[in-house]
Amino acid sequence: MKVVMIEDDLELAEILSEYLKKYGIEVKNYEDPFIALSALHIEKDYDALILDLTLPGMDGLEILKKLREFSDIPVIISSARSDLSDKVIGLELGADDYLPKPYDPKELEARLKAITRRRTKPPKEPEFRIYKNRREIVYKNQTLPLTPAEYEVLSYLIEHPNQPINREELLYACESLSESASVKTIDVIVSRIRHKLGEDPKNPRYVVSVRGVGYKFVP
Amino acid sequence: MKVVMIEDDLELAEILSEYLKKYGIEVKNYEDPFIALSALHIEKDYDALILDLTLPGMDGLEILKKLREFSDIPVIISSARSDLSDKVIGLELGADDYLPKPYDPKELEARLKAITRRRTKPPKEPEFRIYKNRREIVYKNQTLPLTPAEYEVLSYLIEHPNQPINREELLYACESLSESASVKTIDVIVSRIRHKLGEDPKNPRYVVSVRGVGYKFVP
DNA sequence: GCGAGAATTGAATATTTCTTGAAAATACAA
DNA sequence: TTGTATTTTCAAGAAATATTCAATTCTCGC
Repeated sequence: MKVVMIEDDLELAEILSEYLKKYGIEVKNYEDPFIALSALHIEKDYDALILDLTLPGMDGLEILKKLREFSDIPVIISSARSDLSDKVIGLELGADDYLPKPYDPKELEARLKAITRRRTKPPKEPEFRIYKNRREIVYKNQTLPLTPAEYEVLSYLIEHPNQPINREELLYACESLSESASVKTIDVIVSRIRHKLGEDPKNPRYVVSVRGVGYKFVP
Repeated sequence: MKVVMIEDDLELAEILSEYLKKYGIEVKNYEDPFIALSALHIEKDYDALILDLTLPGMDGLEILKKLREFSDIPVIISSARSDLSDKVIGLELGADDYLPKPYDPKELEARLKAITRRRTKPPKEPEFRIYKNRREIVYKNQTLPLTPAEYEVLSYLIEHPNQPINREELLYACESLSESASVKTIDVIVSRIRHKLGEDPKNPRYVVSVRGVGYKFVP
């Protein structure tokens, strides 16, 4: 993790940097907030900003306002001023957290992790989601435009992950398919599902064929 | 904005609820954390959880751990315990913020907004509005000239958004339709509703047919 | 009972989806 | 490699479903 700090107390900056470094957090401190802003303009891969409000001769809240014009980076305000109004204004201007000085580096570390957690690791969502009541399957946050038979075949496969299902079983399981239909119907339907998933037919990722048996879904 | 609170001090809960209500934040408090958890299981549209750590006879951190097994909802811990270790553990378990008691409701409000800002999208007001007492549906600020059956069918669909409703269910749900009528009646009524909505029948925007099932309303 | 508006039905049309056979591509074993 | 079995894809016909029209029946207030 890489974070920017704007802190004019160089001694404090040093202490914090040292501490955070131990936990794998790399800190780049800027004494001058405007240099920091221009750095943030260029380097976009910082994970958070730690902003001191009590900067000499200028207001940290102004910095925050300017920053928010171009960046959405998470901000933790760190300040010796603990007026309620500062807190409120800071959070309203788009800060994500407020840490009154003095504080234990341990707490800063915990808050940094809490704040960046949401962005670094998108909530563990399965790639496929079946909404039975809607009769929809969502893949990569997009509803797939499936016909009834396609929906039923894919649902059945997803609900039996990693298990090769033979064509007869699929035929039997799907209402939209007449049991008297030939098993080749399944092949065609699977082909169309793959097409809609954007799969590479030579090397499908999700709906793979098991030679001599049928098809299986690999999550 | 809707938030859940787990707080056993009912007096405090009341004060906070009253305050937040003034700013358009609706609070549902649960004294019992396990009831709260099961409520969160079912209702997914809460925007945040305010969690008291000092619950009688149980540890708030345990609750948080359980919650995180199934939900990604933003959590603000509110606690009279201000040990650093509690803070750190709380944030590590997946809380988004930590607010030591006592605090000003104003600060809670600000933090709530800061936390939910990233996730909430600008709420767009619904295009359709049902006035049950007048038996009217307003669409784009215009009252639709609907017959009783049309009104009932469209209402039913709107009240079950995104869910395909089959024709029998619609027939059964609508008073103005005799249950013994043929399901084709529904098709005709839907056709007329679409016409009155100015829909393109080949590609309807709101009342779409789900082949093999029935019709659904997409907001 | 009359009449206007509304629901119902059947039929014609349009559309989508399933099914199938055949051809092309691929995998596998000898 | 060659030959065979299996899978994939294509294209076209068949079947199912949806839409609309027009005609008929029903309902309710007058």
